[in-house]
Amino acid sequence: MAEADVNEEVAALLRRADQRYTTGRRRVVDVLEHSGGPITITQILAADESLSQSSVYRNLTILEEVGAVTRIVTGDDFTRYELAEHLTEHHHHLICSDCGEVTDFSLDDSTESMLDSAFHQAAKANGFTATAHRLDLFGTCGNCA
Amino acid sequence: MAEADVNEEVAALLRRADQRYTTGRRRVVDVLEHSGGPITITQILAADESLSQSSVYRNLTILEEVGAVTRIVTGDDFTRYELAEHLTEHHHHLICSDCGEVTDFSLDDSTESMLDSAFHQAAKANGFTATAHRLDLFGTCGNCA
DNA sequence: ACGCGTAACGAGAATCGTTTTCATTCTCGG
DNA sequence: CCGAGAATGAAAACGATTCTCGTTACGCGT
Repeated sequence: MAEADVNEEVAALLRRADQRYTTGRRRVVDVLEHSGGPITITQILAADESLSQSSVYRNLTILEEVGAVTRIVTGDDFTRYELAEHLTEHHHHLICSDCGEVTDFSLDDSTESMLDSAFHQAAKANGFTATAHRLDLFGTCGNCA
Repeated sequence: MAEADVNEEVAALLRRADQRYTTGRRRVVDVLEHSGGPITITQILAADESLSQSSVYRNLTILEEVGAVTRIVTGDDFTRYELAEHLTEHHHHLICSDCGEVTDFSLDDSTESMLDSAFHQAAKANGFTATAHRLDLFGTCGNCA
């Protein structure tokens, strides 16, 4: 999705929730858009020095509530954030157990659709209403190998 | 796996790492074995009042290091633990976004093997060595619906 | 059996990522 | 242009987890 479209879409999501698309929020979205994968608060603050920690935390929470951003928990001590999937592409994560770095990857369409139906069936069998799934690979990245 | 076998296997894992299978550790394993899914430290402490918080944290860390226990991060504020897969069965998780409860589910073998090969391929394409994967469904459980 | 050295324990203190507070600064409708 | 409600930022509070340290229990050699 083009940058302008992302901004427009995020603005719409915020407006729908009676929230403003302030400068700080736009800056956070910009940082997320230009980093090729989920990043930590620390990385966001480093990428744009004009941001203050508490506002970034608060705004990420709001952006997540309106569906513009997704929170990623990897197992190391830092929560990571990325733009929501409908603003990017459907993808999954390769998580380096060594350095904690997270990078995106995709599966081909046939695998994905097969997964979807398997999930749907499994959820149904457990009286569960599934709204999302998480699919991550753990291992060692090229750098750490 | 039968309870006696689990204890034996855990004992072996600990011995291999020059660790002792103490009463406290066995009690933690027992609690994990009798709860049908990943549980929090709080739940473990509630399930066996003889356990002390600091020791449970420490022992879970050790049990994870020797490969007897797996740490599960769901997104709420609590880390959960379960017995490692080779002590149970290969399975995935249904995570209730509402109450945080986690329950196990399985996919059929053909789906699993297809997933495995897709993962292998995706990891390879990214210069990544995959050692494990995580596959969770988020949604609403029967109780919360 | 008896000690000894070391591992494990338990209660509380410390840590640190995250959340909250609160006074100040923006922003938008009227 | 004003005023009310949002959003901000710095600093304090919070809380799950980890660490500290004195005590207890285990395994092993004698």
